[in-house]
This record gives sequence, structure tokens and C-alpha cells, in this order.
Amino acid sequence: MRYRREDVVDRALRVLDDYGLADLTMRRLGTELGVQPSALYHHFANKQALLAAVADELLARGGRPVPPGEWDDRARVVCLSLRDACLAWRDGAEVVATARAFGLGGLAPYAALVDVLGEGGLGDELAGAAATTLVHLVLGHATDEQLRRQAGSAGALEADDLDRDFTAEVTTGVDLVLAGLRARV
Amino acid sequence: MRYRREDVVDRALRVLDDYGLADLTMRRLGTELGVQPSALYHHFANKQALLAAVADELLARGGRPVPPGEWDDRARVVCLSLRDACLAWRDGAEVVATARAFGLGGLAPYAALVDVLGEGGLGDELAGAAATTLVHLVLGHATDEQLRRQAGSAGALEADDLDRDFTAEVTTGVDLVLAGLRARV
DNA sequence: ACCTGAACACCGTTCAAGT
DNA sequence: ACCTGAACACCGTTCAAGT
Repeated sequence: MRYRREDVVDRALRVLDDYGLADLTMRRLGTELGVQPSALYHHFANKQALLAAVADELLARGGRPVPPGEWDDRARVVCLSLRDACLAWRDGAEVVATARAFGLGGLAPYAALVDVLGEGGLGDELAGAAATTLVHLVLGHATDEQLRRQAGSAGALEADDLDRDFTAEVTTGVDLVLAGLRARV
Repeated sequence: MRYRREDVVDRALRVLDDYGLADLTMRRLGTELGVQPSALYHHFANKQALLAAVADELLARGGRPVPPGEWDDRARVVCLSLRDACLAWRDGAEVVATARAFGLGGLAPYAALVDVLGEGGLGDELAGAAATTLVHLVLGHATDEQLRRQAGSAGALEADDLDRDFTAEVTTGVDLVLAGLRARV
């Protein structure tokens, strides 16, 4: 069987969702495709590059249009759709955060936020700082949520930790930042 | 040579600072201590537990007192001292974020923030959401900063990325959240 | 209480060679 | 262009046994 780069990414996304990030190894992905692990290096320079492509694909599939309206409402939609895209895949938030950290992928939501905040009349510097802040808090929160649910289903955590309303909490965080921004416009 | 748990943590912290998180392996730490890797499992159930202890020790050593004053100023000090503690060690932010994610360590800054915000008269729910937000944005930002500096020194990134003033940016983020909170008090 | 020795079941990556 | 086969240099963890 011969594959193209996009076939490999597609399969990686399925392996991610079925087995989790820890089991998304080059060797397992190779096995899943019926191919030697070394064959993957024809399509990607290394595992980081693969993960970056997976992060971008995951975000692209989870993307939804940002409706017209006030800049702060639009920013909130970008944040919550970033969160939804991540939560739609097992360990999605961690994949995006990792790719972002290495500077190789997952940059679209940051760019979208900078745009929206710029439209709102914020200066470049403030828009950049605010976009970074929002991305970090959304990804950090989503990573926590996904890891905690896993730990919970493995019986390692108290029910208390899962009873919190994750959506309400991250929305509160986003709204605090947006309120801070409104005071500066 | 026979070691106690705290000796192992101390040595792990030095390995972390000298070689980075990727090279802080059970095998290397064993070698560094002149001991078989399996000996470490007498002191820690697994690598995650070791990393949690390393995170807590790193935070304890970087701790500084929070001076009296307004609640928002005190919250800012907690945030910036969390950042400083992380930045004082190679890959410090990632270690703390990982330990936190697994719910095994690095929880002190969150608790400190909840306390300070509670003193400020915020309700429990809002204080919790705000503390989570602040911890995520500080750790996310510090992780990015440390990984980017590494990538930069490896010549993989543009100078642009390093020229940004990281301190100013994270301070702006923290201040946006605090401004949002002030409006609710 | 703390450690050894040996094993188990894995990793990412490289590279010459094949089609 | 895409893949094989084999190798290199590693991982975390377990466990019976030693002192």
C-alpha cells in the first residue's frame, strides 16, 4: 500500500482518538497503516512535524465560522470553538499545545484572535498579548479537563474534580480577560 | 551509596537544570546517583510521582513571601513569583504544568491565589475560576518562553520571536484578568 | 530500608537498498 | 516517489534476590 501525506495524517488522527497521545507512536502508526515505521519518515521529517500536521488538521476539522457582531463576542466565539475543536478528539488540547510550543503548528487560533481584537480597535501589542493570554488559558483549561476526565475514568480522582462545570469555568476566564480589554478600548 | 527520597529529588533537579526535561530519565538519574534505575522505584512509585516531587521542590525553592497590600497587587505577586520560580530552572514551567495536569503536584500557587482572591471578597466560584485562569496563563506563557528560547539557541527560530518582551506580555495578561475581576467586586 | 541484576516490552531515528 | 530491513541507541517498569 502506498500513502500520501494526508492519508498518514488522517490515520494518525484516528489512532489518536482511539488510543490517546501516549500510544500515537511512529511504530504503532506504521503498523496501523501496514507499513514499516521508517516509511513515515518519507512523509515527515520527524514525529514533531507529524504532530504539528495532526494539530492543524484537528483544528481545521473543528473550525466554525465566526459570525459578525461586536469584537468581544467574536473573540469569545473563537475561544470557545478552539476549545470545542480540541475536546472533539482524545488528547486534542495537548496535541495542539505541544505543536504550538514547538512553533510548528496550531497557530491559526492565535492569528484569528489577533485579527478580531485588531478589528476591535486594540493596538497591535495589546492585541498580541491578549490573544496569547486567551489561547493559553483555553488550551491550559482544555488540557486539564481532558487529563482529569481520563484520570477520573481510571478511578484515580475524586468525583469532586469532575463535578465542576468546566465550560462555565473557562467561559468565566475568557470573560474576565474580555472585560479587562473593554476597559482599555 | 544509600539515598533518601530528598536526595533523589535534589539530584533530579540538577539533572533537569543541566540536561533538560527530555534527558531527565530514570536511567540517567540512576547513573548520576551511581545506582541502578530500578533502585529509584524504592523511593517513587513511578516517574510521574518523581516529577511531581521535583515540581513541588522547584516551587518551594523559588517561593517568596507575598507582602501585605491590596488583593490585586498580592495576586500579581503570586503570579509573577510562580513565573520566576519556573524560569529559574531549565524546563521548569513544563515540569510544573505536567505535574499539575496529573494532579500530583504543583498545586500550591493555585491554592495561594484562591486564598488571596478570597480575601479580596470574591466568591468561591469566581475566585476558583480566576485562579485557574491565572495559573494557566502564567504557566502557558512560561512554557512557551522556555521552549522558544531553547529553539532559538538551536537556531530554529527567527530573532523576532525572541525580541518580544516576555515579561511585559505576561504582565499585561495578568493585569487584564485582574482588571476584569475588579469590575466584579 | 535500600539496592542489584536481569529481563520485558517497548521507543524515535537513520540509512543503504529495493521497486 | 514510496517503501523495506536491519540496525543503533535508547526508554519505563517489574521482580526475585541480595545486604
